[in-house]
Amino acid sequence: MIIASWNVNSVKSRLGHVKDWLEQHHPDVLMLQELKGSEFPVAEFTAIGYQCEFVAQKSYNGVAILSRHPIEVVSRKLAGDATDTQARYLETNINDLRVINIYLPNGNPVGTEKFQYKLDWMDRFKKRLASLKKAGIPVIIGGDYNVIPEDIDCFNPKYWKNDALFQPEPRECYRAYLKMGYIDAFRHFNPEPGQYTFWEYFRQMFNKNQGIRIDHFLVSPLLKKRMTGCMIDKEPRAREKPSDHTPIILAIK
DNA sequence: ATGCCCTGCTGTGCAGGA
Repeated sequence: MIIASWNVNSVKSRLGHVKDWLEQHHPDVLMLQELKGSEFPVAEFTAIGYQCEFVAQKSYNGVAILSRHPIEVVSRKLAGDATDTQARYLETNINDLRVINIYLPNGNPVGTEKFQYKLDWMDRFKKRLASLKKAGIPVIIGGDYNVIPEDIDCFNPKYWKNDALFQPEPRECYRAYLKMGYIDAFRHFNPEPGQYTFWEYFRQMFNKNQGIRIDHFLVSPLLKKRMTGCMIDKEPRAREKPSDHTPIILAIK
């Protein structure tokens, strides 16, 4: 089973890219983040064999799961704050797996209520992970985590030192997820530095491979032996009018 | 030290992204 995740930076602007990629790779599941708008082009995807579930809002955020297998929605929001209306979470069952798509808050600038929202969101998510672990549910969480886990996950730590993605608190919280037993699938298979999922649009960052690794798959320890690979596909980032992120792909047997 | 570039919105410059 092939499961992919891609922050598309507007599904409307990237519709052609996404359809091309689906027809090229035929993944079983594709998680999308940053839909950026209330509308979602369901018919465009059902026409090429993908069922859709999505959570959207005006202008910002938004997550969707496309699947060749039936999708059963478990939750459209992250528990723990009834006042949180941002479209960042979609939890589903697909085949025998709990499949969760997250768009974790960016948190910039540091020291504002946005940064606090990120920390609160990460804490709420930690509680969800603990609950799933306790229930013995095999789970795959893909998405844009907006966290640079280690120094080797960016081209230059000094460049990122004041950014919310690189602060000690979110990084520590991400490591707490790992300490609970969840596996960073990409790092599990690929120990080398210099492998990224995001490059800023400006200053020729992609051409110089000056990026960061912030799109991740966390996988239940229950599924460790079923993982057969995890890779980043840089090809879509090299195209005309790309998203600033590129897909990450997980294989599970 | 800052902006670079890109997107949505009913905008005509913002806010937000990372």
